[in-house]
Amino acid sequence: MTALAPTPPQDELDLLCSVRVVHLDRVREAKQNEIEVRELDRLAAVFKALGDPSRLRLMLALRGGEMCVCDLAAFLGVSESAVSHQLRRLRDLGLVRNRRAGQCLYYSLDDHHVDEILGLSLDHLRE
Amino acid sequence: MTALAPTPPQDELDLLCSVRVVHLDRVREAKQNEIEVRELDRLAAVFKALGDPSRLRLMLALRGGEMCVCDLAAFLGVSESAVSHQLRRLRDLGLVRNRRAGQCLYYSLDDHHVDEILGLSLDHLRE
DNA sequence: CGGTTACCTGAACATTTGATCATATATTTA
DNA sequence: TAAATATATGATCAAATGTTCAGGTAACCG
Repeated sequence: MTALAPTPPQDELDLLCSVRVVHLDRVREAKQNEIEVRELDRLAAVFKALGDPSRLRLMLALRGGEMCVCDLAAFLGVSESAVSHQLRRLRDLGLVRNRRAGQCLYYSLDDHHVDEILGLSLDHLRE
Repeated sequence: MTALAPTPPQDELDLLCSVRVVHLDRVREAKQNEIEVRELDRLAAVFKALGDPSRLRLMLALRGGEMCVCDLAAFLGVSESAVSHQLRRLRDLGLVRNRRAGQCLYYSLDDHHVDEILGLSLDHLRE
């Protein structure tokens, strides 16, 4: 990303080539205020994970405290394998963690940000 | 769904048949605290909509004020048709609304709940 | 009115996703 | 150590998703 002097920044070129723009200033402003791609992707991935009713139910249930896999399977009414796959996805995103106690794995929330977002969402639903 | 007298509620049957349960009390508690299916589906649909990087960028950009379709297309760097499809989805969910001014349609956020959720999310990213 | 601009919509297609099944791993119990 | 329990994982496949393309509609201008 070394900016060679007189050539306009790539962003400007992107805007002007092949795409019509009515309010260039507004578009430029929006671009400048954008968050980094990494952050965006992370945020989108979290929302996407919460965007499945089953996973959302899992997350909401875990707000009430840790639960083991077979409890979660019973709660959702699906197979333990299915829950395990969902939990893995949530775990890969750092949204839940697990704790082993004997044969059982107890899952709990591992991201207080998401916990707060869920709380805010529920508040809004009940407003 | 007419409940014939002495049979236990369907929920209990669901739990006990074919699904192993370790902590019945915990599962029952989680079920009792659940939100209604409609609310859950709505919430999941909103999160899912935000779970796509392009749509998330649209929503975040619109937090800075209304923009017309071709501006949004330029902002994302995709075709106007593609943006239009995305906007329709957001509109169907009540997340954005549009205002016509001549040939242009200006889109803006139409759900202050989601606006707040986005704000909270951004705050957390920057914490 | 006809042409142009700005946007929408439906269909088609490639990709991604989530459920299922079979198998594998880790822990306890006998 | 063998068997049983609790969970994880890999492969497979149908369903859902996002983009593109090829028309459409609404508003402005001559």
